[in-house]
Amino acid sequence: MTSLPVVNQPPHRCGALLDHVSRRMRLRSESVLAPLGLRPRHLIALTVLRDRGGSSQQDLAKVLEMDGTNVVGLLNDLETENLIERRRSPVDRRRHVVELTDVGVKLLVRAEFALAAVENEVLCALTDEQRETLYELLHQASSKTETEACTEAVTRPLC
Amino acid sequence: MTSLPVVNQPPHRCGALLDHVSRRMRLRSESVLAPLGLRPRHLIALTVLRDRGGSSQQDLAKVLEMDGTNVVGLLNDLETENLIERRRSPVDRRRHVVELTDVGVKLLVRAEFALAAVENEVLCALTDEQRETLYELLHQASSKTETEACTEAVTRPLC
DNA sequence: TAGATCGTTGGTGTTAGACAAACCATTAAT
DNA sequence: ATTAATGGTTTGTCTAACACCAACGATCTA
Repeated sequence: MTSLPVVNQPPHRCGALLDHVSRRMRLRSESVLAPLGLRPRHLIALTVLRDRGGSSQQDLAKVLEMDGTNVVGLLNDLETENLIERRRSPVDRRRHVVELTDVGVKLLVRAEFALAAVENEVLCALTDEQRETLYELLHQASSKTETEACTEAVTRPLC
Repeated sequence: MTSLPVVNQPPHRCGALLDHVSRRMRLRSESVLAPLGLRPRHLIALTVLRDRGGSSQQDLAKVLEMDGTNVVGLLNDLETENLIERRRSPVDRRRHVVELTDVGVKLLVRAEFALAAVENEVLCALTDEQRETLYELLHQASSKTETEACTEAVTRPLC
């Protein structure tokens, strides 16, 4: 009983903190993103799309954990601004393959630069190195879903 | 000018990823938290309160970046469940010093244990060590606010 | 041909949260 | 002592982000 292993320590749950920091970031992001005609959730969608190339809308709904019908609306927003493109998948013409356009890529980069100040403010307690670590952890965490990892169902041929 | 510093690399903005991961976590947390009578934002408030001891409600509003009137409602929820306590500050009887009760602390711990499964699912791509790093980064980031750091205005004597 | 699937539209309902107005108790300024 | 400012509370309105349902057309599969 003298020195229990780390396992029995009070658990360090990130959930609440994640929520908290993310909320602060999102609130401030809104004003920065508005001039670009974007809202936070648009940015998430664009980021995810860049990270995982062309996806069907259904895949996208899974990754974003959003209802399919709402994904349609989100993509409509982005499409009317020419930020994304929906093409019919040649292998299954019911599906739409969603991809960033050049305009979308460029706007995403611009948005990210614009967000530098915000991030600077919200993450001011972290060093540059720590921020990079944070980025990598989040990227890694978001790139693999539980279901995806275990059922490997999402990745079907699109083209 | 040969080797430009890290600054000029394409910026790695965490914002969108933070939002994304946090959203996935929150969605799943809801069902786990519901049996305990908590909602995600309650958990944030409890966590913040534990981290920074007794705060006035105004300070809390600043930290949570929420409107004061909404903080009242949030605290009302928590108070009716005996999770927090509002005491008048002896130095300024207008203020309420908000603190976790023993019940609150215990419920928070229970909630965190209950969230282990959720975190396991959402952060399945991360090792235990990485999760701990993530926790520490988030904790550090959330513990200091820009305004707080620069104006040092928040910390006034409460008791 | 029948049934399932992908995307789309339109609609409803819920929730978080912003914001404003008015109020009381208290403190600070004159 | 009067006045003004502040912390908290209540009530109420408004918006955005969703989830969810029903129905449809196009397409694929059995």
